[in-house]
Amino acid sequence: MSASPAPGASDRGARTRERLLVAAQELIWEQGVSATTPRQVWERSGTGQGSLYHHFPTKHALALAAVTRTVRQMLDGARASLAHDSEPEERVHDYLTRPRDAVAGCRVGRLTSDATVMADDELRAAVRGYFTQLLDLATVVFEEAGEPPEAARRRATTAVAVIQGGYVLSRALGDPAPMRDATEGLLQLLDIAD
Amino acid sequence: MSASPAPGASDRGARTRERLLVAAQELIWEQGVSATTPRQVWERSGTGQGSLYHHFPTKHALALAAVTRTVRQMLDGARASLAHDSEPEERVHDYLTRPRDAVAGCRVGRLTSDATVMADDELRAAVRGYFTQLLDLATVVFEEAGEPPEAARRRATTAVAVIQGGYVLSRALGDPAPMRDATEGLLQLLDIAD
DNA sequence: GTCTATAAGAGGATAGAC
DNA sequence: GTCTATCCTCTTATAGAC
Repeated sequence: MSASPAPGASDRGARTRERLLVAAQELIWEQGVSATTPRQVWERSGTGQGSLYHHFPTKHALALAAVTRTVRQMLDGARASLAHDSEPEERVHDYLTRPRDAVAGCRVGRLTSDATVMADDELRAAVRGYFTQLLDLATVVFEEAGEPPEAARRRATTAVAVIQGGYVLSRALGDPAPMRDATEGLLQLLDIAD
Repeated sequence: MSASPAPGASDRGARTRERLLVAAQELIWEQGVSATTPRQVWERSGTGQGSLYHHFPTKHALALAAVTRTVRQMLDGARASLAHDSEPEERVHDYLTRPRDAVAGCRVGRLTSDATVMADDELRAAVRGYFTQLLDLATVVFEEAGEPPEAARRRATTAVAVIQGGYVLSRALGDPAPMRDATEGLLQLLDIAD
C-alpha cells in the first residue's frame, strides 16, 4: 500500500481507469479483441494515449481486465435467472427467454473466434471459466428438476448451446428471429409452457 | 474467351490458383479472414507473392473466393445427410451426429465474429446465404416428419443452433465433449433413438 | 505467370516533458 | 496522471524486371 494521493486526483484517476475499461468492454463486444486498437479505446473513453498506457501497460493487460469484468457481469446475469428460488422449470424458462441483443452476439461466446484471445493463455482461461461455470449452473437446475446427473449435464449443454447458436444465427441473418425460434423450439421440446 | 495458352503453362497456373485457394480456406478456418495475411497464404501454398497478386488482385478477392467455395462445400455436406432418401427422423439423426471437428469450430459460423467479414457486403452475404439455405433444408425435413410449417421452422432453427452452439462450447472448453452432449441432449428431447 | 524491391499506413508501444 | 513526439514492425499492396 502506498500513501494516499490527494483525494481529487485519486478520484479522477479511478474514473479515468473506469472509463477506459467501459470503452474497452464495448469495443471488444462490437469487434473482438484483435480488431480493437488502443487508439479506439482512448478516443471512445474521452481520455488520451498517456492515460491509457498509464493505467494499462499493454493492450493485453487492458483486454484481460475488460474481458474478466465482462465474464463476471455475464455470470451475475445468468445467476439472476438460473439460481433464484422458484421452480426449476421456471428458472429454465427465465434463462431461455431473458432479453438479449441477439444480432450483436454473445459478449463472451464471440471471443472463441478471436485469434488474439485464443492465442493467449489468460484470455482463453477467462472464456473457458465463463462456460464452465455457466454449464455447472444449468446442470444443477436440471438435476433439481429430477434428471439424473448425466442426463442433466446433457440437457444443460443443449440449452446453453441453443443460446450460443441462436446468437450465431441471428448475427448471420441480421435478424433477432432465429434466437426466438431456437429458444421457443427448445421450450416446446422441454414441454415448458410458453 | 481468350485464346488458349500453352497447355503446360495453363495447367500450372490453374494448379497455382487452386493451391492458393486451398491455403486460404485452411487459414481462414483456423484464424478467420481478419487475422489471415496474404503472406501466410502464399507461404502455406508454396507459391510466391507475385502469384498471389496475379490470381487475386486484392485480399478481398481472395477471401471472397475462398469463403464462397467453403460455403458451397459445407452446403453439399449438409445436403448429404439432410436431403437423401431415408425417413425424416433418420436424416435428422444423421445430420446431428455427423463427424465434426468441434474444437476447431464451424468454418462458416465462426465468420460471424470476424470484423472483416461482417464489414463487407459480399462476404456477409455469403455467410448469410449459408445459414438461410441450411435452415431451409432442415425445415423441410421437419415438415416431412409431420410438423406444421411454423413448428418445423422453429425445430429446424433449434437443431442448427445446437450445432453452432456446440461448436462454440467445444472451442471454449477445448474439448469435443460439449458438442456430443448438446447433440445427444437434443436427440433425446426429439425422442430419436441414439 | 512469377519474382524482387519499394512504399504508404496502421498498430503497439516507449521516452521524456509537463 | 496526462501529453506529445518518436520508433519499429507488420500489412497490403504497387512497379517493373524476367
